[in-house]
Amino acid sequence: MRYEKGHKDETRQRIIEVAARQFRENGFAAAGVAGLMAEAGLTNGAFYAHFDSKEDLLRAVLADAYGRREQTLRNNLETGKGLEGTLRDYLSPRHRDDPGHGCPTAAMAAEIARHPKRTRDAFTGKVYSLVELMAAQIESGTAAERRRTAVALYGLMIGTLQLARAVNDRKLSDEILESGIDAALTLADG
Amino acid sequence: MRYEKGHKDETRQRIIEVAARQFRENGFAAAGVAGLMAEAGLTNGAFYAHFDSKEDLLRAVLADAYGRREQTLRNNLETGKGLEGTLRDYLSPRHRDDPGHGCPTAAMAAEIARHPKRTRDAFTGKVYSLVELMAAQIESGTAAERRRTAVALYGLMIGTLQLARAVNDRKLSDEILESGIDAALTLADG
DNA sequence: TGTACATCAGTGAACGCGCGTTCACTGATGTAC
DNA sequence: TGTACATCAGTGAACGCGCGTTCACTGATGTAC
Repeated sequence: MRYEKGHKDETRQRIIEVAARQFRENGFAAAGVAGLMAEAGLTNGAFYAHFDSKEDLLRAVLADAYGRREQTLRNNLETGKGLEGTLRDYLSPRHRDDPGHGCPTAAMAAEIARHPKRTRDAFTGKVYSLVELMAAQIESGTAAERRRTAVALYGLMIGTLQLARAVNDRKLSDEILESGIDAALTLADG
Repeated sequence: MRYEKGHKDETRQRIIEVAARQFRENGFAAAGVAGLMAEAGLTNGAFYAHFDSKEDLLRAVLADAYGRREQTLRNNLETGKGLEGTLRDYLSPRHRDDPGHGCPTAAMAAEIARHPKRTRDAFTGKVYSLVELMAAQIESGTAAERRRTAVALYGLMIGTLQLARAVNDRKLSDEILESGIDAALTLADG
């Protein structure tokens, strides 16, 4: 073989990582296949040796990104880092200012709602998992109450982060993040 | 004149309304100028007699849509309809299922964050107004507390609506809306 | 009153451009005999 | 051991297409003289 074993898998993973960043930073529609491949050090034609279509790549990106996110949440559960730490990380200026490495839901939720069934199915499954993992980190209330709170927290987190990013005023943006953390802690403790 | 007085203003307004619906339904990037003009009953060339650019149209759409939203909130204040009614309308299946006539922030926040300064400036001003109007509808707490709650409610509302729209499972989607209302009422009453 | 010209909302073809996708080809390596 | 062929990740030009924007033109009306 011209290429060592595992080479193709590495290339595929590199394309996924480049795409994950560009999709979150500029949106799915604005990221072109040729641009992704160039950043991955390849030419556009090679793309279709790895993915059936750009939509197929999106599903791979979502699976990869949410898989990582689930792993982080699981680690937080085991190490007892706690929900408050997760919330503060999520609604931090650092996360706001680096969408390329941040939450895919905050970056792409409105866009995903307009995508084909198959992509939305995959997304829906990930929401189920994340809600369960967040519910498991909530300390008070029945299982049903914890689940409801987790769902609301998810909505609060992504909406607040988007608002903080869309607004063009540093002071207002910081205020949005802080108000979000306050509200999230109120919900989580109640 | 070939056209009666006010004709051009009416045409402009018609383009804005068509665009408002298409932008919210399909996103700004996916709505093409030719398609907008066709739906408004005109050909593409006429567009530039009304707007400098597609970006200019977006600003007009945002100004128009948020102006209406502010008016609705002002009416709710005067008639004493109350915050709970506003929240329940916002997080209703009807609003979820009709993005074309719904909240522009939920439909476009992530996209707006990537737009030029001038557009984001206009958006930021509208967020200021809406937060003040919502804060005025909250009954308990100091002015500062009411403002913080209003900001968090805004984030909760748009994030929850987006999640409910992106998810491809009716039962989960309904649960998301209901959890959002519960959480919003908890925050508003606290 | 009649004629020449100005106004202006809208038409529709054309501009250059970048998109997602296809495909004939390259060239280094592995395998068969 | 040497030669012919198979494999396959990647190349890069080309496909048709729709985009935002420009522009010469149309034609109905208003105005000047």
